Amino acid sequence: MGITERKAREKERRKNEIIDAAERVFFSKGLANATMDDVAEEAELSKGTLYLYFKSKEDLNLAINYRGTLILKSMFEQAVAKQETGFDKTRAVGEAYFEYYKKYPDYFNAMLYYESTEIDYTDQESFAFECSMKGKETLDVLIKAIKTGIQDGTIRPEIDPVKTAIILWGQSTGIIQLIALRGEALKFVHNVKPEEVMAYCFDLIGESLRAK
Amino acid sequence: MGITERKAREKERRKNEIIDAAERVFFSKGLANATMDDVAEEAELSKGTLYLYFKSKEDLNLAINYRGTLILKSMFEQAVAKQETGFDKTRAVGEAYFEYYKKYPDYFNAMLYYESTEIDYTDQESFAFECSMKGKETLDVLIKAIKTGIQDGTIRPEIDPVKTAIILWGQSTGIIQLIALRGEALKFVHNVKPEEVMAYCFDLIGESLRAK
DNA sequence: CAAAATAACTGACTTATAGTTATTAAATAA
DNA sequence: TTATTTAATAACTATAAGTCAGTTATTTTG
Repeated sequence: MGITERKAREKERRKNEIIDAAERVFFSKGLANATMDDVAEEAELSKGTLYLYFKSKEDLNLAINYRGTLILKSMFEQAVAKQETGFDKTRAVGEAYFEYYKKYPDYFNAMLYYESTEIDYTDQESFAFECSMKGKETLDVLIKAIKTGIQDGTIRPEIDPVKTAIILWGQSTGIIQLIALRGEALKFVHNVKPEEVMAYCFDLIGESLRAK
Repeated sequence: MGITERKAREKERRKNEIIDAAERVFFSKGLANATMDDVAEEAELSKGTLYLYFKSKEDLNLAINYRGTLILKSMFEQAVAKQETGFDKTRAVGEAYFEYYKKYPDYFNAMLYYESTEIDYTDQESFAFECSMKGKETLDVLIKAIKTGIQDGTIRPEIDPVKTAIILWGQSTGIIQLIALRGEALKFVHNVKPEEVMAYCFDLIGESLRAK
């Protein structure tokens, strides 16, 4: 049945075209200001059609977020691959996270929305579930890097890899979020540059992990 | 002119009654699901009246957030006062932040909304400005604790107090946010308890600040 | 190939809610 | 007592998410 397969492909393509259009609209106007009618016009489809492919505006935004998560995971994997020691791999993950924010601020923001909203990520029909799965895989890259560091002696042996990975994830998200939203205020009020703060942050974290 | 003063007092009281009602409504249904009609009914006023006291739903939420920020600042100050050394004061601020989240999760969430949304905090007519000022004062408590630690020799002298305070603030917000929103998932997927993760987090941060 | 069936798509409609405004009521000043 | 200012109302407008009955295009079937 070649037709069935072709139709499935076309359906997938249409879905991606809608996500493309939604990215352009959401990223340029901001999620809150963008309407589904805007997306429909950008995709050259009727609004009703959007709802054949996505449950809701939120689900569509989660589809965008999923794309971002894929990119982030691959950036983490590349960063880890480039380093020799577990310590350097771990630090490289942190730096890759900041690079990701600088290169894809819109994806980072979409992710923040997801990080700061309660979502039923157990609903396997929604993109929330896929995002949650991919997020777990991304964290696993970090856990593995820390474990490598303990094995090769570059990270303190007392470190708990899972807890530490969770903490680093939360901390890094928090600090990048602060820089993303209050970066300008930090420059003005406290006279510090975002890049400097980030580098300093990695040094501090390094200090707490490095084997003596 | 006693009447003018009494009127000003009554206006302030009415304003606070509206914030009280909004808290009950926003906290019980969630900001997104709560309507201004709900708040009006809870306050036993018409919706139009709400708009005589607050510019918008967001401004009303910022008024709630402002209350939370006042509480947080005073918890920081109390925490600092209880400790002897600068190091202990600094750690106590972090612990107070987590206590705040546990004691006032709704205020913490209101703050997160504020932390993850771009707001014109320079508009002196809006509550955003007051929140921003109070937030800066709260950060100053932390900066001062770190400076004390450097002076009394309990914190490494190379530490930059301002950058470090900014980093600790961002990191702590991030990790508490992660626990607030994904705490249940962490228990399930990675088998770790929020309290444990937080304690571990403070140990790690301590490791990077403590004088050797 | 023609008719029937299925799938993809449409856009007008419903509903919900933030914010406005013309009007009324109450309090105060003249 | 009357005029004026202030506080509050409720009906209204505007906007946008999501739905659904109907239309068009494609595929299957006899």
